[in-house]
Amino acid sequence: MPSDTFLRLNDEKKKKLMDASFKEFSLYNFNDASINRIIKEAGIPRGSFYMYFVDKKDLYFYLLEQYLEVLINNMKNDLIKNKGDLFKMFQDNIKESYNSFKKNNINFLKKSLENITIMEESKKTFGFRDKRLLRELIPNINLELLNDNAKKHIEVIFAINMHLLMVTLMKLLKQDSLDEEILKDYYEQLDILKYGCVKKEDLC
Amino acid sequence: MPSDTFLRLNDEKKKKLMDASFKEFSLYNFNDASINRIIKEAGIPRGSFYMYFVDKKDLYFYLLEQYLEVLINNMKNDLIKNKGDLFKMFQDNIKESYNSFKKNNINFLKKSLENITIMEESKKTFGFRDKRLLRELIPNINLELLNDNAKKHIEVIFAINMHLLMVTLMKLLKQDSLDEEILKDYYEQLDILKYGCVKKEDLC
DNA sequence: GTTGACTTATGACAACTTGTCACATATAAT
DNA sequence: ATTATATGTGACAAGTTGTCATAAGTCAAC
Repeated sequence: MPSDTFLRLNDEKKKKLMDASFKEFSLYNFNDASINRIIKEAGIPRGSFYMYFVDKKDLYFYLLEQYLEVLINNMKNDLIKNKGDLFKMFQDNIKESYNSFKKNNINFLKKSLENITIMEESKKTFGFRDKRLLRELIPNINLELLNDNAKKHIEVIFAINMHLLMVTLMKLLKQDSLDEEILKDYYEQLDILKYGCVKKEDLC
Repeated sequence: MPSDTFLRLNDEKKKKLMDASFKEFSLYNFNDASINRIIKEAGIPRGSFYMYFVDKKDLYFYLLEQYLEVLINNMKNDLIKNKGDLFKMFQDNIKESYNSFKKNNINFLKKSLENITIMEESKKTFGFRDKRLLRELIPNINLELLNDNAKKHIEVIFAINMHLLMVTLMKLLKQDSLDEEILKDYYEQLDILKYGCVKKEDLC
């Protein structure tokens, strides 16, 4: 989290630093990104940077969180549109996510996807069991459509979808089109999550 | 991949470098690990290191791959024991994985888990759609127990299990015991993957 | 046993990186 | 005006990495 000092900064200065950071993390993945280049680009002295952020990680996750706000809002809207049907939401959501990520700088996502870790921070921000994401979304889910296990482990279902979604988005952005084959694969994977791996005749 | 020069090295020198590397990656996660400390500990000159490995990533994934060999072999044995039943294997496997990781240096796994990324390299080595893992395991799976979607996306099912397994292992290793509650959660999550999220009565 | 071709070893080096800290300056509060 | 608190700043120490010229082995062939 940025310090209060940063948050109190005037918008212009804040924007200059965030723009430079966004550019850096769009050009390099987390490991290769350099605070040096960021402060040089933003025209901010070293000491000031460390006044605002603890380190590179602190800056990166602040940026990522804001970037992913879009994704969360999309999901929320789609959930309401589909009357709480989680899987219809997942299905609808991919195209919208693709488009909104395409509108923004894709490279930031691409570079980020090289580095999504399941370490604490990214679990928080990238929705792997993200409390914030869930808090906003769960009230809009119609839990009656799910069985008990699914209800209990709803956060795991989100984590799995997040994984499938990100891998699919990565493929789509690589192709630079809403390739039907890739989408079909994603829908089939969602069906596995929805209906399981066991044959229907073995169930009933 | 290490160079042929490295592979041609005498066992003692190889071991010295690998031991030092293992120690470093058990103490620090990938980002914080230092080649400097490794070569100092192993008593190997800088130039030589770069003769053997391209960079830190190259070294790390070579180490990780060897470490995870254990996991793959466990899975294979369990699969044969359970006559190709994928989900019975997953269920059996967790305790064995826990024990064999506990026997080895746990810290290496812990530090690695801080850094599992879905970037190309870790997908390869950590079993996220790992070709090598699948090649060895798939012939032993009884595909007749799975529906068409599951058969087609078998690599995704492995990726999902890998995610669930690693998160569970992380919890178990933190507790330092085969905590029944944590295991129960894992089994329930596997049931979601096996039977889906939809209520039984809505299916039949 | 000398030559030459190749492989391997080596550490000084340039070019970075990061976080800190003493000091300077601004802003607000009494 | 004085004090207190919040910000700004860049030189600095202490690290990091990858390269490269040079040295030293190894080994087959003449």
